[in-house]
Amino acid sequence: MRVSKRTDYALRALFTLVDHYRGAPIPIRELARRNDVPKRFLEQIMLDLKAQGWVDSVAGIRGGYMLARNPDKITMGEVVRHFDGVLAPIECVSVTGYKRCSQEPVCRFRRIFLDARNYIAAAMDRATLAEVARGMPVSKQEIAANFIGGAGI
Amino acid sequence: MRVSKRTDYALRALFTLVDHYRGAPIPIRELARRNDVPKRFLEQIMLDLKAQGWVDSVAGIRGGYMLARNPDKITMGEVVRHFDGVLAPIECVSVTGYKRCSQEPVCRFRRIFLDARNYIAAAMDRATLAEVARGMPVSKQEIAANFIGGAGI
DNA sequence: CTTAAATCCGACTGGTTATATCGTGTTTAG
DNA sequence: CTAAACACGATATAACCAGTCGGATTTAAG
Repeated sequence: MRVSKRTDYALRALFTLVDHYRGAPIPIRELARRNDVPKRFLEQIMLDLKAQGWVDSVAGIRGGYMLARNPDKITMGEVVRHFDGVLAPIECVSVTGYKRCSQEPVCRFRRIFLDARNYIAAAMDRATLAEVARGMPVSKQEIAANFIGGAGI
Repeated sequence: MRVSKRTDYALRALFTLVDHYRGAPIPIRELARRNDVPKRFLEQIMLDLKAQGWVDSVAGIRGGYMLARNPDKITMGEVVRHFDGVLAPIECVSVTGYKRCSQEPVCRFRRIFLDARNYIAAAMDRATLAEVARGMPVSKQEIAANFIGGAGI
């Protein structure tokens, strides 16, 4: 799975809206400023989020966007899938975007990608906006630990 | 991470070569036929694999390609990274392709992607060609289990 | 020494996707 | 009435993907 800017920006905006759940609507100008996103681009994205029923809008001056559902009823998996299509790294292990591959009966590396897909899907689908919003940002120490011990990426 | 056709085809060819490690060279025509890959496209890919030192070639009639290294000295992680760049789903959690993001001090969903990256990187870097080649293809029963129990993807 | 079958190399193409920007219309609070 | 929002469609453009093509070079075998 590769996460596009669209998805990234959508998530940024959504988490801002989570923080103001049930508060006054927040205008795009403000969402764009706070999350460092191009305003005109974010317009497009918010319309899309609205069409999906994740946010509602109020037109006119003093208008803006607000979360349309309880934040524990929206998962990152839904959002990422909507904007970027499948989560699977390759089509032959995708459920929503499966395409048959002639090599399936003999392919051995497919298992590795299937395993990756299963992990990613589980992680994304259990990540509700509410739950994730309660967490802390990743600290520099945590990142450093990956560099030292880790396999690299 | 999204796996491109290039990477897919490269892996198909590599596993065929693993099966014939230390045997006679295998021509592209044969690699293409056995793995259902366009021959002219595979030409490009094999040249690239050679430049990386993963395969060797013999020119002329009766020529072809063979694995250049012991298959337990090549990992899927290396191959995927070479063709598709970073394994990370988003740049802010990538080691090899890291780009700073202005939202890092406040971003909460970054943790989810970092977790995914760590899992993927570990899986790919421990997957040597030798080890994976010893495994079995994924059966239909295993796939069905994902559909039923699974979150979908 | 010719020929057939390979590898080798660089250029090119045609379609899709990503990341926006722009112009204009509509709504609404004050 | 007007300023500040949202709404909608069009355009731009740069990169990337998945090949294809033409032709040069190498080599085993007859």
